Amino acid sequence: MALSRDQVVATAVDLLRRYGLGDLTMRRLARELGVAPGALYWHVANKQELLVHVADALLSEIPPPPVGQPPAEALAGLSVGVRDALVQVPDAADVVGLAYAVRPGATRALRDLAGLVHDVGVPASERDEVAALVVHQILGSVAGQHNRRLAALADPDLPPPDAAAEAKAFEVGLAVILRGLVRSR
Amino acid sequence: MALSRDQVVATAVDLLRRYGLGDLTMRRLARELGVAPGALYWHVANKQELLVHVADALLSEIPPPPVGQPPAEALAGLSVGVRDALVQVPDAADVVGLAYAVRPGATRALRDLAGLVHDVGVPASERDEVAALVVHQILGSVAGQHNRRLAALADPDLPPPDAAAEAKAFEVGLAVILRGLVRSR
DNA sequence: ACCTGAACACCGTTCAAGT
DNA sequence: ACCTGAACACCGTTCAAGT
Repeated sequence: MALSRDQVVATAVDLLRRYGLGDLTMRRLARELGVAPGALYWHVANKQELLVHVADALLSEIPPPPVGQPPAEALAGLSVGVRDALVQVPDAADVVGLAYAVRPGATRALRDLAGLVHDVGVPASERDEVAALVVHQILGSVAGQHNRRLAALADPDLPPPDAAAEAKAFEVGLAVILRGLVRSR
Repeated sequence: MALSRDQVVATAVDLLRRYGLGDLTMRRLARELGVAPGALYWHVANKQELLVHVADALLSEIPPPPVGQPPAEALAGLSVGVRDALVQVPDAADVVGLAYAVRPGATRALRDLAGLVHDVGVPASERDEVAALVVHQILGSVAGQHNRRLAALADPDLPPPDAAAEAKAFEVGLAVILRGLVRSR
């Protein structure tokens, strides 16, 4: 039966997860799907658009924050959850960064995050900016860990990143942000 | 006379500044220098290494913070200065992000930043983490503005980013970080 | 409506051979 | 020491033509 766009996107996510952005090429994707490269352009305008759909797919798998939790705690928990999900996918920070810049509120996970920033007491005039700060810390941490992993592979003198230490570093930064927010209630 | 590595890097910076990472290819760079593509590999191991040198060149142009300023103020000023410098160069966030992940203290500007984080009273155990947070906010802001610019070019329905508003958003986030630091003195 | 085949204009990298 | 020429194994995208 005919190919669907969902099928194209799902296979793209799979390729990204397994081999990274360097191997997520239109030609490779077509091969994986058993079609000619040109066939993909019936389902997707171009590679950029495909990557936005891939970002949406990655973010849609993140569990929503549990209800009834204090907002600061929920914000921290969701931030860690988003980071945990993305850190497993090579180049996720690049892919999601693109999609976020264009449409910050397009996915539920990032809307939840903005909502919690509101709940924590940030005035409406600064809500988007603070949400962006949290997103930068998440994507920066993910990108940093991934870059260090690549660097260690390329140069055996460099130590590979320690996942626990990276997660800890992320939470230290997040705690600074949360302290900064409390004073603005 | 013979090509030098500095010459190769300087031309690469120029290409990045003028046309972005998409046009900073080894072949294009070789053409610009009037040599065969293979010639570049005498001066540089590969493209990755070239990009690290490019990042160093970009960061080395940033003015150091004036002495005698209160540390929190100097930290804010330097952060804004780094952002201002990078936001003018397409894809600077990607290029610098790579170099920073591998060698956070390799350039003076980023060492100054880490030093000011210390001066502001952050305990030694959290210095690197907080410096990374500030760097994430800088690079995230730069990447976000650039991604929005690209998106607006590709899709005329999207508004182009307003430079002043982007700068303001950055400073709001930075202020949150600084408030979070004050409590940890 | 959906896909193939073939082309166009590119990439990064290697390496024998030249000077 | 430094560079050329030529090759290898790729890219994203387009589009007439087929079913």
